[in-house]
Amino acid sequence: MQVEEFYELLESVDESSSIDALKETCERFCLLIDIPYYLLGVIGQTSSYSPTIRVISNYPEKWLELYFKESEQQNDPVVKYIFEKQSPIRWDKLVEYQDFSSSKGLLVFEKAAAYGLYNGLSIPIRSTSENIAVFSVAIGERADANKVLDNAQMFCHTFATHLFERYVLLEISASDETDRRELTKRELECLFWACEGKTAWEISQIINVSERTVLFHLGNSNTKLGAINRQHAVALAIKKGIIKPNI
Amino acid sequence: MQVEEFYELLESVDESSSIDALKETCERFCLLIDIPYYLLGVIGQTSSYSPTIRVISNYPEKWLELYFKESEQQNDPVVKYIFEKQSPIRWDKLVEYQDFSSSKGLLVFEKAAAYGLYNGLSIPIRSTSENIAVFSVAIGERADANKVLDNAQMFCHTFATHLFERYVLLEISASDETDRRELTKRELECLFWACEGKTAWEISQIINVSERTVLFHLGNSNTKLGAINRQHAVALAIKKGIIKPNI
DNA sequence: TGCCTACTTGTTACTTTTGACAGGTTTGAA
DNA sequence: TTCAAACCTGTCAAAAGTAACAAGTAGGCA
Repeated sequence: MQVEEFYELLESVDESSSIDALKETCERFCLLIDIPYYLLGVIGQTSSYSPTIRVISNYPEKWLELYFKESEQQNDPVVKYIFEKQSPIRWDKLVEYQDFSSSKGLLVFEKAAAYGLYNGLSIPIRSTSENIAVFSVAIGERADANKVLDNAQMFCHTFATHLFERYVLLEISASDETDRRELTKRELECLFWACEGKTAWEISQIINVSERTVLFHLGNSNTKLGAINRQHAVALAIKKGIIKPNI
Repeated sequence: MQVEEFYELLESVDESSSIDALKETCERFCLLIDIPYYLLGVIGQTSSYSPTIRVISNYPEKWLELYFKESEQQNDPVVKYIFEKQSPIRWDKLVEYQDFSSSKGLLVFEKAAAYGLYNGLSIPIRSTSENIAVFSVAIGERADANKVLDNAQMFCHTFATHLFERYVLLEISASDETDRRELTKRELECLFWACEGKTAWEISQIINVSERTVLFHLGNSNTKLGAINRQHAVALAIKKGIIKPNI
């Protein structure tokens, strides 16, 4: 692929104004790298207990159906990988990386291969939002499969982050933001210290107000974040990237 | 650059057994992409209040000294960017991306340019560990600077994640892990639900033990994580990526 | 000037967490 | 089988957080 073509494509991603437009750009990308299948999976972990999974992809419908019906994500080595690492990985290398002694991981790959997803690349994507994501491309059985994947890897990596950022942006603008109020400066300040384990009284000493005021701000933070108590608010704030290190 | 050369380099990163070896590999990488300067900055945010910053780089010593002495990181547009985005960015484009109306951001770039860092690329790196990082490469003033940077971008992106992963690994093995005990299954379970905002009593109902037992496990979690209370433990657990969504 | 938002502070009653006391059971590896 | 780690449970007192009551101040904007 020409570098110029690629940057054009990135621009096209950055300017897509709908999910459908994004999908089309992904298809174009697939053509350029000579790999038929792509998938972007976005996991929203605002609640870790019931995370949301959104997918845009041109994987064979039947495979996706089967995959989620059988909860293959619980055995999928790719899923395990993206929660631990951040570098792109070729699927066949996951066999080395992980311990498959008693695992159903290999089986997932075998099943996928039966649907034409013989080998692939997966790229973990982490963000300051509550989302974690994976971008994968997959290819059928062919002699130069690994070579094609290797050639595509760096492009996929950068394409993936752009795609993800745009996707999240489109998702946000599509949702009704009626209930989404920003935290105020003081609320952020109190929450910051709460994340450091400070008690309300300690925070009051740090920011020089009464303890009651701190409780007031933290109470408002809870409401705005939809948290049921302080520890929940702390968890949500960090997951959403609201709390930033004080560099 | 040839793809083969690049993969060799990646392997070399993955196998480096010391920070010095890593630095050498970075130098080789710089030669290959024809860009003189690189920097990996790793921010440990176990404590958001006093994050640690570690740097490996061949930036001009004087610039680094000045940078930290003057706390330029507080104005640096790159730093702002990496806390919000995940795609690689060319420095000159940050001017468009951010609002510089009243900002000291441009000034940082001007100062850097005076030390030979005329333009560059920066890549945000996020991990499941408590670290967030940035990998930058920089180039002096030359006609084809932007072209060189654009050509290098995808390579830098993938190189950056490998470099980061290896760096963190080396750092961990270098530190004394005397006090680092793993959380047990039950401790993780209790902490998971604590992150969802559940009280000890609620957790006891969920996992079918007495409230006292939950308190016991959470107490042990606090100790192991070095947390001073529950909300601190929750914050640390999420920052360190100990809590994973239940997909 | 009037309005809105953010910020500030107080009390009281109730719930939850923490720390310090102490000890029994289960499970897996040497 | 023995040992260690993990797991489980109890009580009491002090500290901290939550909920619900109420209300004044400061600053920006129309």
